[in-house]
Formats: sequence, C-alpha cells, structure tokens
Amino acid sequence: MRTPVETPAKRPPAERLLDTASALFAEFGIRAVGVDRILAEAGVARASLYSSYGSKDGLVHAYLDRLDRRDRARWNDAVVGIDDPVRRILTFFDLALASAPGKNFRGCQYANAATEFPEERIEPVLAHREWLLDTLVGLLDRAGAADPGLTAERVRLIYDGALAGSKFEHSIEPIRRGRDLAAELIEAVRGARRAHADA
Amino acid sequence: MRTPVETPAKRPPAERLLDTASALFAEFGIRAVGVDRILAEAGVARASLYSSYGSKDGLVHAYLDRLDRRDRARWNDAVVGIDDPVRRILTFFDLALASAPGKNFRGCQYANAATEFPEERIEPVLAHREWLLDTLVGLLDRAGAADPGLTAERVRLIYDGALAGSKFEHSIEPIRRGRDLAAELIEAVRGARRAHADA
DNA sequence: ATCTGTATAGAACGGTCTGTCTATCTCGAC
DNA sequence: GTCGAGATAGACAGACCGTTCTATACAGAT
Repeated sequence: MRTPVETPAKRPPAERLLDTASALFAEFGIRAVGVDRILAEAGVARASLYSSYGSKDGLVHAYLDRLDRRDRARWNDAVVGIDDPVRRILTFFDLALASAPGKNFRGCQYANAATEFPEERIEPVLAHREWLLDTLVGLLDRAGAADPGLTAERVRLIYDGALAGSKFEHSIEPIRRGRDLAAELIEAVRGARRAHADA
Repeated sequence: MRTPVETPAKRPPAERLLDTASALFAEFGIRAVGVDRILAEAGVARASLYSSYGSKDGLVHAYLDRLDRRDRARWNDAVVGIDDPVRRILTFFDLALASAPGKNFRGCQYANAATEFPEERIEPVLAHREWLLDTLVGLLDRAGAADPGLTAERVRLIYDGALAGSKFEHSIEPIRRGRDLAAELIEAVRGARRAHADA
C-alpha cells in the first residue's frame, strides 16, 4: 500500500464533498445551494453523500464544525511568534482582511448560518463565539486592560460590525476601520488602568 | 362613500398581504417563507398577490422598500423635541433596543436580506445605509466632533455589530453595549476637537 | 338590472428540492 | 480468481416551490 505521489491522489468522496459544499455554502448561502449542485461540482455520486453524512443537514453541520476548528487553528498558527497580546487580538482582524476578498466579502459565515436558520441553535456557531470571547478576555487581561470582560465584549462587537460592514459594502474597508477602532479602544483602556494605578 | 368606523374595516388584500409578508420575512427569513404560507395567514387569494405585486420578488421588494421608509419615519418621529445631536444619534440604538424583543432578536433585517441574496444589490438596503451614514455625519458635525466622516463610519460599524450580537445572543445586551460604546466614542472625539481648539 | 372591476377558491403546471432505490463498476484483500 | 466494500450513474418518489389559469362571488356605479 503506497500513497501515489505523481497522480493528483484523488481524495475520498467524503472529503471532496465537504470541500465543495463548504465553498458553495460560503459563497451563495446554505439554503440557496442544493445537493444536486454540490454533487455535480464535487464529482461525487448521490449515494456517497447520504452514506457519509446522512442528509444535507448532516453535511451542513460538518461544514460549520470544520469551519470552527479551522478558524481556531488558523488563528493559533498566525499568532505563533507573536508575544504582544494586543497584536494577537489584531490578528483576528488581519485574518479577516486577508480572507474576505477570496470569499466575495460574504462577511461572517457564522452570522450567515444563524441568519438562514433563525430557529435552530447551531452548536459550532455558539462555540466559536464563546472561544473568541474567552480568548479576547485572556489577552486583554495579559495586556493590562481595565475591565477585560467588558472590553472583550466591545472588541467582539467591533469585529461583528466590521464583518457586517464588509458584506454590505463588498469591501475590506470596514474591517480596516474596525481594526483601527479596536486598537484605539484597547490603547485607551490600557492607559486607564495605568492612570488608575498611578493614582 | 363613508369609511366604516365600527367594523374592523377589513383592509384591502394588498395591504394585508404586505403586512403578513413583512412579519413572516422578518421572523423566519425570506427564502424560508413560501407564498402559500403568506396567502394562508393573510387570508388572501392567490391571484391578489400576483395582480398586486407581480411575483414573490415584487412582494419582497415592497417589503424592503416600506421597511426603509418606515424606519426613517420612525426615527424622525422619535427625535422630535430632541435637540442634542448626540442624543439623536443614540436614538438609533434606543429604537433598536425597543424593537428587538418584538422581532425575536433577528438583528438587522437589511443585513438578513443581503445575506439571503448575496448576488443581488438590493436598492432599499443600500439606500437605508447611506441615509444612516449621512444622518450620522450631519449630527456629528453639529455635535462638534473631530472628523465627522470617520466617526460616523465608526458609529455605524458599532451599530452593525450591536445588531449582529443581538441576533447571536438573542438578547438586547449587545445593543446596550453598543449604545454605551458609541456614546463614549463620541464624547472622546468631542473632547479631542475641544482640546485641539484650545491649543 | 346590468355591467365592471376586484376578490375569491382552487385546480393545474413545470420545475426543483431532499431523499431512496436499483444496478453496475472498480479495486484491494485474501 | 473470488469476494466484498465502496463508489458510480441514474431513475424514482413525494413534497414543495412560484406561477398561471378558470370559474365563481360580490361590490358599487350606471
């Protein structure tokens, strides 16, 4: 049993399916993409979808779950070698800046999923947001910010607004503005704690 | 020809249709609501929809157009008697705070529409955002803020983030936080201009 | 009383959706 | 060579989609 090196090493159907579905869901929305289209673009048989994921809903959950895990991993990779907690926070914006154009400025995929399925509580979406908030709290605490909990909520709010604006305007400008605003906000609350300590 | 006063004055089908559709679109999303359901809940005949609006798409556009006009009117009514430009700005957040629970914390309906139809450029959505920004610029200028253009963009970004957070958390807390953050931001840039003028 | 415009109910159409099923094929293990 | 798992293609079912159509009922104006 050897892994073919020269050939494109045709990947198993389940993986091709998830890759194709992820790209289509992100670009056009979940409800707007039917399984027929996913199957055609992935070059995969219908039965493979239902044996691997059980249903379209199963595929959707696999998409969101992997999205969460990958986004965390991408941030973790990006902050390797960065010690400054503020720069680590701004990395969230930097990653969004880098990926927004390639995703047609579709904004936050978690927000999009929550919009398309307003009645469901989607576990990976909630988990991702909680991770983001917890990470921000820890970093702001390390940065010496006054009231890290409140500031973390505010930074996340700015992050949400930045991605929403990017979707509206099909531009990275709102993300840039959000980055600047977050940086200034953090700088201000660092000063506040310093001033308080001085007094 | 008299207007009946005592009876509920059964309103014409086109209006009932738009009211029902607006409520359903807002709560469950546009794609998720079929015309059958709208017709049933409005108690209106099928043909009335197509004679009044031409198609479901026509109904959707009427919904978004009226939403824009009503939101502007609602803000205009709310700021009657309020002179302070900062309080006028915060009225945007106050209105969102008041209406969010009744709308099941579905966030910004313009953002939701943009999410559900990523390929279209939806005119009322763009117009509403432009009106919001222009209004903010004028008020911030009157408030004596440094760089009203930039600050207006930032306030709108905070507003977007507040509504997005409200949708995620099914709570008005993010809107409250956005209001506070916007108030502090405006106060800071007012101080900046005063300080600059003093120097 | 008749005409007209508008609302009604409901059948029907073509299309698309998710999901199931059958039947064939490929390929690695033994 | 044989077997079996997994992939393939494609037909099929049943529901729902938006839309068009016919036929009927009812109001007000003439």
